[in-house]
Amino acid sequence: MHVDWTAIEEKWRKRWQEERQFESDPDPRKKFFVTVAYPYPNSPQHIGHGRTYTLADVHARFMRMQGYNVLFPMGFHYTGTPILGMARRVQENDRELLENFRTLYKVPEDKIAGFSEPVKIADYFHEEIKAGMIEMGYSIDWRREFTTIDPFYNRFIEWQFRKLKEHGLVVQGTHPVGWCPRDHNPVSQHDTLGDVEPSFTEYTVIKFKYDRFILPTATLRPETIFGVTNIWINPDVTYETCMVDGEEWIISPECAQKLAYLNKKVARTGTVVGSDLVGKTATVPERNVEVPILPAPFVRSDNGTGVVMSVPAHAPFDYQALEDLKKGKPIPGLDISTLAPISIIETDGYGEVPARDVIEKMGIKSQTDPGLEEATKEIYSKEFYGGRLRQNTGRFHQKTVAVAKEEVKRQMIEGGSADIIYELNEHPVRCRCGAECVVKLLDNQWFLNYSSPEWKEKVHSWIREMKILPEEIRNEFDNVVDWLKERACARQHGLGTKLPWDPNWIIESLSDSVIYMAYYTISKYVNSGTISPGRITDSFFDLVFLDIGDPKKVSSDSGVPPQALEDARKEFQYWYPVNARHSGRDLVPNHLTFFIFNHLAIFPKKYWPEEIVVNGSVLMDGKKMSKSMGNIIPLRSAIRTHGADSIRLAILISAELLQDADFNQEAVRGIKGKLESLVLESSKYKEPRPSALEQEDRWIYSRLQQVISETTLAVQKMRLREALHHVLYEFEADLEWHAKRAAAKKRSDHAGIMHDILTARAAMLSPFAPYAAEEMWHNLGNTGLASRASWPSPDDSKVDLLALQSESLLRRTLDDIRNIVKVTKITPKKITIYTAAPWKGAAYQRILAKVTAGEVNIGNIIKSLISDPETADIKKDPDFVKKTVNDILSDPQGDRDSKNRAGLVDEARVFSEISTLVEADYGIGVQVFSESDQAKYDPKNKARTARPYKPAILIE
RNA sequence: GCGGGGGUCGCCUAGCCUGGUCAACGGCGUAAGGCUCAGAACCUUAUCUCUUAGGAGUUCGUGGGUUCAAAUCCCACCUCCCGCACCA
Repeated sequence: MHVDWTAIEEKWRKRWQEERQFESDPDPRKKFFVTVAYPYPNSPQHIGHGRTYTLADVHARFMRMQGYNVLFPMGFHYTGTPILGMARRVQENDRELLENFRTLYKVPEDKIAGFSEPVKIADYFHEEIKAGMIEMGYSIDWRREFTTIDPFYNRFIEWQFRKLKEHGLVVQGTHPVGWCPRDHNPVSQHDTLGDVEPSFTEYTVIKFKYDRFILPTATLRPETIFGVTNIWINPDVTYETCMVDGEEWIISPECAQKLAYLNKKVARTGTVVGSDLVGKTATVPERNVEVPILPAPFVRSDNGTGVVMSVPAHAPFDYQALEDLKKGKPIPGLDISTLAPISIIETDGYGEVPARDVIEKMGIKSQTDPGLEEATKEIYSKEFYGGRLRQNTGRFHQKTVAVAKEEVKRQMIEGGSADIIYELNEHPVRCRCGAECVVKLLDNQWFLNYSSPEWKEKVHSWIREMKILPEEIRNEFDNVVDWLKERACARQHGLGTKLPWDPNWIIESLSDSVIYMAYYTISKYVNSGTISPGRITDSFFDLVFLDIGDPKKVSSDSGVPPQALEDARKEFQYWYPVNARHSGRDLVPNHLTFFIFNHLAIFPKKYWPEEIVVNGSVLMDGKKMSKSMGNIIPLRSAIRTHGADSIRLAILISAELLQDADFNQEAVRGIKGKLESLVLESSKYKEPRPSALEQEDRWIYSRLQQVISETTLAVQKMRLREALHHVLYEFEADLEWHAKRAAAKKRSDHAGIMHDILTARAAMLSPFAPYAAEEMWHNLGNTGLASRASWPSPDDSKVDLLALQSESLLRRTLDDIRNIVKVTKITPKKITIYTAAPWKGAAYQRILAKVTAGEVNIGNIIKSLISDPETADIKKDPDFVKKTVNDILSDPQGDRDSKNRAGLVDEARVFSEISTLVEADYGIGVQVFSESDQAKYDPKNKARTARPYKPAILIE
């Protein structure tokens, strides 16, 4: 029979919607407020996005069934630059992007036409994503939906920022950034062609004096100034002379460009060809000595300043170049033969001139040898970590290189003989727009001061108290907090809210998305038009969120009617704080941590977030999803092929929270089949259950209670994979056993029992597979909605410990019979079972008590048993004790307890039911004797090996 | 470099926090059987080694330790993966 999932989904979705099942308003019940990081609508969502939302939805649905008033809202994050970039690429007719829209995202042509406007892109994918969420069955209260460019939201973010500023948490600073000169915007890895990280390194520029000019050399090793023997200059480059902040520098043309971005005032005054400088001398700062300027074709004009200082003792390049120069043709008017390396650093394992040592060791013969790179690295790291400065460095004598480097740099900068420039580590780096990136010193940028020690400490202490799932991620939060520094919170382009006190800046997307959960509590009133953004002032937010201010005054100032103001306040106070926030683990080092930081800064403690739940990502057939692999499956098309529930389960069941979930067709098909069989099965059983319960019935009810409590516990810990296993698979084996027992007895009265059990299973399945659960619920003839049913709670009165022990004894005995048959390969003609003699039962109880009390020493146990006449028979069979102790130890803790509590089962009675089962398997009956039965049939003398819960078996 | 997480029976994975339920869940693969004209799907059984009595032996990256008992706790080592900022 076929199950039409599309029809089922539509039917129940419609019902949920019509009955407004998931629209939540404050009421007297306890509330539960669950949120997920809202999506950025620049593409349709795919299977991977579905994971976090599905987890949150399961959480919401579970809590709802537990009796909480649950709010699960959703918004859309329009803030940011990627959509802006997309719009521009549309304007430029970017073929690849347009192709993606058409074939990958299936955007209708008339929509694409509007995509030159960024908001149109966001609006389109917003609706697309929303439709997918509805189809997935997420129990979202859509009345509270908003986007981050809504005017009211803007007012809210402005309030947030003014608050942060009041608390002194917004600071201004000047920092170097990777920069696109065309976009006038910072660039990061995502903004570059080929996703190159525009990383850069700080160089110290050392100012050598030449005539009236400054010859600046860029270096990573300012401390080697003491070992400089000469200057290298490229004779073929035409240098520029420029006024740089009042000094006249000789630099390469490229360097002049770079300096301009580093906020230097640069004015060109002329040019000078490199070869004209060769043979002249320059003064070394700090040392006040003259060194010659020598030609070096390896000096690149696009690197640093185009002028290089030479430290042959510690820089292999310099050493080799000098050697080569000495061997080459003489430079007129200059004797370089006496130019010797000046050693200034002492390092274990190296001689006077480490550069020479390495060059000789590596067999390097000329300055074009690529091995020089390697040699430089070696020296740099060995000297940096192990080197100390020599006496000829004056007051830096004995200092380690690591320390001296910083001190020399600082001292020289303070003395005006050095400066700082930044150089991209690899260039060129190109922006997505095609322009070549530079390093820019960005002035007076706004930062959130996440370095503040007090703020950090406050966050640390709250992290210690919060619920964080899974637990192992808590540590990571602490590390992120420690590591976090100031973070730029505004940029110059993109969608978003303007910085209230400086409208040239737009608040950056990771900073306007940290306390918006509070906004959900009032967005309902904004959407209904009850409150409007027109005259909204900070006092409105102060009153609603912080309970500060006079309602009358706020009402008249903001134009919000008193009642609406009061409603909004009550609504916020009811729902806040956030009880659970769900997100992917990629947001731990940023959003989730900022979320904590900002809540702590702005809200009083009672409104701080209670719990964070973090999940891993989704793989596609074991591989990472990526556009280039073409393995991204859009969520909505997956729903059409597999059905929403199957996708939900496939994502949830393949991994625990933090693991990467693997989505594969195989698994989805399996789950779909499983759900279909459950749905079909649910039409078969009707109430009522039989009045008299057989042992196997009491057993299956007992098992049901256990499954309920195990499942509940698992969901509470968000171990959804485990929970689903209990509901879907683990219990299945029990049901099969029950069916087998019933069939062996030729019973036909247990439909009502199955009805009970399926009803409980439907309820427990409801948070995970809501559509299938509704259908099952309905098929079973239950009233109302499964989504609104109570979550089953375990009923201890239905747990029959003896039934549990008895059934497990039956199963184990059948297993033993099967094992014997298998090993001996005989076809059974006659099966005899012997239960243990009564004294063994008594001994078993004693031993169980001892073991439970922690006594596992066989000798001690035997002694105490012998001393008691009731169990003195143990002398006849000391091995019994050892075997029994092992039996008990190999039982799970819970089983031992239940055996302890239930007392011994009446094995003779239990085995009276085994015949029908053996008959079903082997076509013959079973004879049962007690070991103590004098008249027993026991040709092989087997009976004596019987133990409680381990009968002796004879198969012939 | 800094920080985080792993290495389990052919493969993927559970178990580890809270030591005995562990020869170790589950899935895939493989083999046999069932079903079928055949195949796909599905179902059953098996899948470390040995074993004609329900058993025994050797396993959970490597080496050591704690314990009556270790995949699980402790120490050391080897090794793999991920994140590292003005980006959502």
